Amino acid sequence: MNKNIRIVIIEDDSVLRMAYKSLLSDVDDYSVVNTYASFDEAKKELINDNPDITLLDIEMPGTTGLEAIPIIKKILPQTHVIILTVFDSEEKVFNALINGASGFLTKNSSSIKIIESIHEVAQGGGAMSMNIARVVMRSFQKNLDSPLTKRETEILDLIAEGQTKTQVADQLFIDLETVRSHVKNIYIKLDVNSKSDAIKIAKTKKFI
Amino acid sequence: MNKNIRIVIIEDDSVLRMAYKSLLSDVDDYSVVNTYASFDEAKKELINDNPDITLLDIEMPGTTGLEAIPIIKKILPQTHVIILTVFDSEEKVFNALINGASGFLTKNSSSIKIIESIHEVAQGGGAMSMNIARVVMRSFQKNLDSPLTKRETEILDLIAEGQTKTQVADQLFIDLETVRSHVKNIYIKLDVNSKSDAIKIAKTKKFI
DNA sequence: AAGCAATCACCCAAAACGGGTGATTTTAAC
DNA sequence: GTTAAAATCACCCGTTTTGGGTGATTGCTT
Repeated sequence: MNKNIRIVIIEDDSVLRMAYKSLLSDVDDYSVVNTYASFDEAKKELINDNPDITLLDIEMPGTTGLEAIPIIKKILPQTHVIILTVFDSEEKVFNALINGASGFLTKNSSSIKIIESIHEVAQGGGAMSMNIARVVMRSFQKNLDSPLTKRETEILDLIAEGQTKTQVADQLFIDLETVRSHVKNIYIKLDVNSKSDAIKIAKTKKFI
Repeated sequence: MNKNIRIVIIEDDSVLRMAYKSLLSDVDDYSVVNTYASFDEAKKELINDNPDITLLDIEMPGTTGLEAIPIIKKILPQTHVIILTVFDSEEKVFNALINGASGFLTKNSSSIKIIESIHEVAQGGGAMSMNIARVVMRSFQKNLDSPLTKRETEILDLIAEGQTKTQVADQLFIDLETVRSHVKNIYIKLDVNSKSDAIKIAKTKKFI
């Protein structure tokens, strides 16, 4: 029985905290080195705990899980953070991912899923429950009923990357006047009259 | 034994095609209504097949899986496409997601994982193998060693969204001159002298 | 034959941009 | 409690970009 994956659990709900602990302690190569009810409590101890995996509740008193991620990654760059959450709002998911979470599980995940996910993450993989995967994938999907033509979409894409019309023209090997002409049509179709509005509308409607 | 999830398999490798077919046909509520060696072959038949799930190989002769996704979604908007692939380059993953794939499995996925994923996707979820999840998550993670300060990052973020300095100033309730000052510092730190270069560098280095 | 997409042209005034140089205040770290 | 870094604002300059109007040509698709 070799325990080589060191796990820390930070979860304010004591029932859940204990449940996770007993679940994971029973796995052969898992070792729950410590559990905490808040990040503020865990903060100073984490360096000694030196976890490979940190299970982190996103809703907590004091420092929230979201705020805690970058701090944890700062003091323990090699640890993998797995977020536990009840809800899965798009904003929270992306903030967690941006801050450096390696996994994202909703609390309705089965015991098996949790154990599996820790293995995957410890091996350098990513873990997402199906709810989260759905949110992430949806965020990528473009609207297939865009009013913009292929060329217009291409041009708006480049503009959304911060390029000027002149740069777009150079990159596409067309005249500046042509780009201007396309942009005018884009503005009419999207009913806007500026770059930023066009980008905003096109992004919210998933045209780009 | 009620077969209610209709599945179509499009995969040019006949061995794999048959393997998937027999694997999935044995599942109680799955019904493999047809299999094809290429999308061009499948194209006209898909309307009659009316699959709930389409398993699609990404590397195929003729129309590639990537090109096929939007066409499939066009003629069968309600079908869920699950991509099968050997490799998992970031570009392919994102193109598939953008085009409307609901799932993404590498071919080393276990039989159980495949069966599970189809269930999840059929229920409206998303499915990703751990390799893919890792790629997706990595793409989100920002560089924690950015030379930019919090405010500078915030401002560059807004500029990258297409806003002008004036709009940024209004939004952050600070003076235009302050924004200009920050932007100047950003340009120095990133060693650039234009919006588009700053955005480009900051994005490739994951500062924003 | 008609319509749409993509291409280029010229006019105009307003807005935004990039660079320089400098100052003050607030915040954070040692 | 000092000191450094971050955030704030100010005014100079000339150049580039932007948005709007109006119109034309070519090619593809239906």
